[in-house]
Amino acid sequence: MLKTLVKRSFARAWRKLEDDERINKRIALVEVERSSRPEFGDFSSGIALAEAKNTTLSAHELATEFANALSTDITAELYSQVEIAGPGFVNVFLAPSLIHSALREILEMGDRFGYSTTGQEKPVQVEFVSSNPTGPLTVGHGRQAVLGDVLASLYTTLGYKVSREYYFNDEGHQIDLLAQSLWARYRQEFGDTTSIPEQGYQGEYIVDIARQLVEEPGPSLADFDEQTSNRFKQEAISRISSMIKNDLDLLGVKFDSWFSEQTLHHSGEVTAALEALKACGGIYEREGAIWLKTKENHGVKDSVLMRSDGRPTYLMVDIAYHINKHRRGFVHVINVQGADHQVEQSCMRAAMRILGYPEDFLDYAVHQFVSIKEHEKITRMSTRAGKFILLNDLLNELGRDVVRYFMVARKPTSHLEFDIDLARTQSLDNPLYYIQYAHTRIASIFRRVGSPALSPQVDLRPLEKREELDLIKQLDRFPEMLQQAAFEFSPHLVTDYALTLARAFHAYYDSYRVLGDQERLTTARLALLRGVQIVLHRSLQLLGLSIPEEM
RNA sequence: GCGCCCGUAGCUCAGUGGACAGAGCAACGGCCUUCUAAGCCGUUGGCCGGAGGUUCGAAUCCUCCCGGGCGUACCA
Repeated sequence: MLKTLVKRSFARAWRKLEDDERINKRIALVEVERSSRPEFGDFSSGIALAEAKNTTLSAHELATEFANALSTDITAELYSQVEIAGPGFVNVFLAPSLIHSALREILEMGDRFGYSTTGQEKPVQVEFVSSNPTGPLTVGHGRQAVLGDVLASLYTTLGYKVSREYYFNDEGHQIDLLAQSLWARYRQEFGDTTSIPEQGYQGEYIVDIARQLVEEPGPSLADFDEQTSNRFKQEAISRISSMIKNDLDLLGVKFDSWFSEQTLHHSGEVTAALEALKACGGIYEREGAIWLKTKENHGVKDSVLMRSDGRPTYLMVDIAYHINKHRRGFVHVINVQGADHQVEQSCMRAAMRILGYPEDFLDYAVHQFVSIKEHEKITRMSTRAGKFILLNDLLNELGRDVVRYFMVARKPTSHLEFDIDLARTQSLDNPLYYIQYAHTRIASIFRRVGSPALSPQVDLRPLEKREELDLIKQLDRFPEMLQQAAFEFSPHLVTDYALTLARAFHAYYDSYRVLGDQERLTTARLALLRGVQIVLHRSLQLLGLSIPEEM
């Protein structure tokens, strides 16, 4: 990668300066940035500005010394030019031969370009969606599903062994309410006036399921006794979870494992978790309940683990779940969650600290909510009140690619306003097509010339236009961008990047002909296009979008 | 009240310490006998919510204020 080479060169040059008596002999970390504008070269450093105060030199004088030290790398064919600009920036312009070597590297790597061994095959888990099986997925879950899926792909690319997991809350109060709600709808089908519990589920889908139950088991179940309750629980869970799985399938999200909350209760892991916390001195009793010492472990506030009636809270079970994750050998667990879980997140971190797990074991990729704008009205969603827009409806109307793109193109910490009308009328203007179109244009050229094999040893010297060198520099940035997108939980950087690359390609395509009479030039340009194709392909693949050969 | 997130062009959003603030959409004007015009080129449009502070340098960091969202359950 070019940046690595430049960094090394800058560090070498700075070390030479350290012998200068006017400069304190301190090791400075030489910051190297990609320049913001073409006039400022390819890379620049503001180190002279930052370090001048530690010397007897002015920023400009220090920059001059630094630039002189760098200039030996001009003869080494790293740079074509080294400049001092503004108050004391040092800017370097890369030599074309160096830029060509970056493309050569990409051609050598082929489809493996962007993959790295950073992760050393360490097992990482991404847990996401984990929606209660109490209703179909909404567009909000859709955002989380796409976010988690792309994050998982990014970590895979960086060399981690990634597992996607869905935690199924198939036990507890909400499930009881669900069963009661379904029961009420079922009785209503027979003309009874049974009403839905106050906090119960109002959605249409409950009515649909109730109608199915009219056929089988039929009207026989007239009392809501324990047996009937269990029957309705299982019916509701199994039917709703298959709805969920179907929606995720449509969205192109596949999980490696589905973890049932019930298993934690049945295996005794909840009790064991409580014992473990107790052994570490992390709990206390008050008002008949057992509490977690969250606050003295950097958390927000203490929370109840065991209610005074002896039943565990959701948090207690979730801690047991995380102990289970740890036991399964994951070194890093990333939970994708909505912004409404902040207290839980703080409690869970406290619990991990109490148990003595490494600080970096648990991480949360937090995302803000999705609101839906339709006919100038903004709707917020509530599953219980039956007020929501279904992911399924959105997928049927707009298709997987458009939905995925909308969901991932935004920074997770920003609220996502999903404008339905805009999505309908402008789905054809979606930037997604702009990216895919770039890929098809390249594919079309390769079809025309019969997809020749392009050796990395191909002569790249004919690539001397500014646009060509710029394209290569864009490609070279890909691996850096992937690292940032993964570690900062920011998959939107991938869409941003792909868009910028597509733009540079389209502009180039319109200005220059690839296929021509001069064989050397044509071959070199084909090599460049191969590079762009590889990176666009990888980007679309990471985002889970289709990769069309023609449109 | 307290905690977290957000406030950037008409709209939806990037940019979180660097040099004159970016994109898509919308608006306006050009470009198809040539590798796919789902494209390209150009124009219009912003005292980066406000006020202080730190810094050689602030949309970016700190403090306060204003506006919006989400929390603040012995719910999940």
